[in-house]
Amino acid sequence: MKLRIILGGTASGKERLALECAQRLDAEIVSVDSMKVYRGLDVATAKAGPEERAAARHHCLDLLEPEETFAATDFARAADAAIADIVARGKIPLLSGGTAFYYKALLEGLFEGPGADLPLRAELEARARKDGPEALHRELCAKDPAAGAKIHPSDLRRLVRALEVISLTGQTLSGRQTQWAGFHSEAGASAAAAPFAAPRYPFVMVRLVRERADLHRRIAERIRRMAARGLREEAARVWENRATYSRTPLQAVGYKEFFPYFRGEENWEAALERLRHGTNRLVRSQETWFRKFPAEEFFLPPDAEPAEAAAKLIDGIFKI
RNA sequence: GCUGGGGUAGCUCAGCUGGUAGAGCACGGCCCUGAAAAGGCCGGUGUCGGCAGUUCAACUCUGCCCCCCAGCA
Repeated sequence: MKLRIILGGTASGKERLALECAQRLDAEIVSVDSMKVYRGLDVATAKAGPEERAAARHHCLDLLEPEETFAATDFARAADAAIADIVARGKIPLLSGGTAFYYKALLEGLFEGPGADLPLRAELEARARKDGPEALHRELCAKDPAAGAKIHPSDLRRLVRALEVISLTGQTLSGRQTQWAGFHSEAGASAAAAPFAAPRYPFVMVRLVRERADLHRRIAERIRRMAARGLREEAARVWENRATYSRTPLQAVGYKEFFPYFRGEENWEAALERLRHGTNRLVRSQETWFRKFPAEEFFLPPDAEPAEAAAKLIDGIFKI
């Protein structure tokens, strides 16, 4: 049983297309999305509602509370379970979502190693604030030259992770990573150089393509729709709970853009504008990821009909 | 109409005792191995409001004109 995968950035129309395909294939949808796993984050994430869920069964939505932390590896575990369940019932798993890193974790796997140690990270971050991220970079270069060469001196996030692995395991991050790369392809070749060379599941992948201008128009529309559906209230709830919510929801496009508004520094219109720009940027980075994925392109003109597109997809790329 | 402030990148603005310009954001490209809608790197962009004058050289000085904002009429 091959996984069907629909790749597309925010506002590309992939959810709608996935739903049409699911109905025609008697498939079930597995969401690949770092934000939709949270309960109560519905409007800003454009999460499937009751109607959509009645039309096709959805997985990997509403897995946890906004206070909880979640990582790519947790997603891979949840998706593995969902896929096994779907296949056991003789249905087709149809994956759709915009979080590239989660696809990597699910299809390629992550290296064996420790998870996040939040207090340790906080400590390292405090040091970076005091002495600058270059101090962490110097330390990394001394302890793990290969990782030091690969990670930019200002990429605090990755510096912290690399030092975290060393401190927790006594082994280098670069050593552990090549271990995995060798598992996927020939020794020495990096996993990034040959994405999905030895995937954990067989799959067929489609990448939805739209013109940028079309995408920007759809994003503006999408934001207007969200505003009409209670985006302000949802964002206000996230803002009020910022002390207890985990970091992920606080970083979501659709909430953080309103923080200046809630602080009284900006008006509503300016916040919506900020959200538009944030969404544009998100789509850009999603596309950068997806362009490297082994997917067949599927161009959607601005006036594409989801039903027709789905039929074409099923007769074409998704026909196995 | 008068007085003052201002017209420089798509936007907000900085700049120059004269040597044809920058920053943030936007926009575009890229990197990514347990917080990824995060984090990081790189990039182009301009008839410097118009016309004339001074000058080897004007975005910068001078004159006139146009436009915007505030106050006074």
